[in-house]
Amino acid sequence: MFRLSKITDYGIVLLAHLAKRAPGLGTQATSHNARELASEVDLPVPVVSKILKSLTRAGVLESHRGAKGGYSLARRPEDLSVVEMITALDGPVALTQCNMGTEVCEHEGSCAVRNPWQVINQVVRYSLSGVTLADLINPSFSAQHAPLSSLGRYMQGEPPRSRVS
Amino acid sequence: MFRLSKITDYGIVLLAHLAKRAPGLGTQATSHNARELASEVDLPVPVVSKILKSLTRAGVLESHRGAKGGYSLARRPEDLSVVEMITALDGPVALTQCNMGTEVCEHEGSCAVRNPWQVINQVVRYSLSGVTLADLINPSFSAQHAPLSSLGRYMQGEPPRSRVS
DNA sequence: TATTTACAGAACCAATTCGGTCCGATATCC
DNA sequence: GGATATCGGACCGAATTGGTTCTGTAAATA
Repeated sequence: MFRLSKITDYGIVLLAHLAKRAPGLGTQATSHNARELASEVDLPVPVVSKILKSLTRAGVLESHRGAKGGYSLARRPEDLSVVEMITALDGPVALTQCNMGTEVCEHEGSCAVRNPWQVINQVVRYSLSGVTLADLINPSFSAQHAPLSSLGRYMQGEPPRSRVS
Repeated sequence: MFRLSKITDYGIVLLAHLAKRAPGLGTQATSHNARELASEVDLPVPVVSKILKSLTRAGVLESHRGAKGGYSLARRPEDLSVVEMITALDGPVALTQCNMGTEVCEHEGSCAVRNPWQVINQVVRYSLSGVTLADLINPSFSAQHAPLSSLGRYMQGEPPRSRVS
C-alpha cells in the first residue's frame, strides 16, 4: 500500500495540535505532557507517549523530564517540513526498496527502472518538503493550494524553504 | 512505512520490461506469456502471473488466452502514468486513511490536519501522474529531472499529459 | 475433436510488520 | 525523599503481505 502508517498520521495530528496550542518555542513553560496531549487528541496515552518519544529522538520535539515535564516543539512551525515529520516517524521517504540505500537489490541486473524511481522519489520528497507545520495549521492553506507555490520556487532553483540550513 | 509494496515494485519492472521489449501495442504478435516474462525479469512464475492478472483486471494490460497466448500493453507507454500503475497494483494513491473516502475517521472532531493532507495527496498524485511508462524506459530521463516539466504544466493549469482522455 | 498451452479466479499459508501495551530505570520538581 | 513524567526497552495479538497451489476455461493446433 502507498499510504503511510497510523503512527505517522497520529504524529502529525499531535504536532499540529502542539503548534496550535503553544506557538512559542520549547521552554518549560510551553511544554505539555503525554497524558494531557493524549486526552486532547483523543488517543490512548501509551500510543501518544510512544510517538512523542520517537519525535524527540528525531529532534523534532524537545523533552523535559521530571515533575512538570513534557514535550515542546524544538523548532518554529515554519521550519519543520512534512518530509521531516514523516522521516522522523516512518523512516526515510523512499517509494521502492532499491532506494533505501543500505540493502542490495538482488534483481539489480535485470532492473530497468532504478534511476527513474529515484527521480520520482526526489519529486515526492521535494513537494512534501515544501509544506511546513505552519502551513498545516493555517486554515486558509488548503483552499489556496499553497504547496504549489513552493514547487514553483523549487523549479526556479530555490531550495525548499523548510530545509534546515 | 512510506514505501510501496514489492508487488507494485515488481509490477512496474514488468511493465517497463514489456514496454522495452514490445513497443507495439497489444496484438497477439507482441504478447509474451507469464513464464517467459518471469525468467527474463528473474522472479517466480506464480508471482509474475499474479501481478499480470491484476494489471489485466485494471485495464493496463491485455491478455490473450490459449496456446500462444500471453500479455501485452493495452495502451501506448506514453499514455500510461505512474499513478495509474500504482493504483492498479496498490489501490488508490492516498497517504492517510482519512482520505480513503469510504471509512469514517473516529477522530474527525479533533483532527486538525484533514484538509492539508488532501492538498499534499493531490500534489503527490499530480507529480506522479506526470511521469509515464515511456519516461521510465527513457535512459536520458533521470538525468534531466523531467517530471518537473510536467509539474510546471500542471501549475499553469494544464492537466497532466498522461491522463487518459 | 482431442490435446496442449496459457490465462482466470479464488483459496490458502507462512512470515513479516504494525498497532498498541507494559515495565523498570532515570531525571526533575517540591 | 516522595511524587511526577519521560526513556528505552521488551512484548503480544492482529492484520497485512509475499508467495503458492488448485480448479476451471479459452484458444490454437494437429
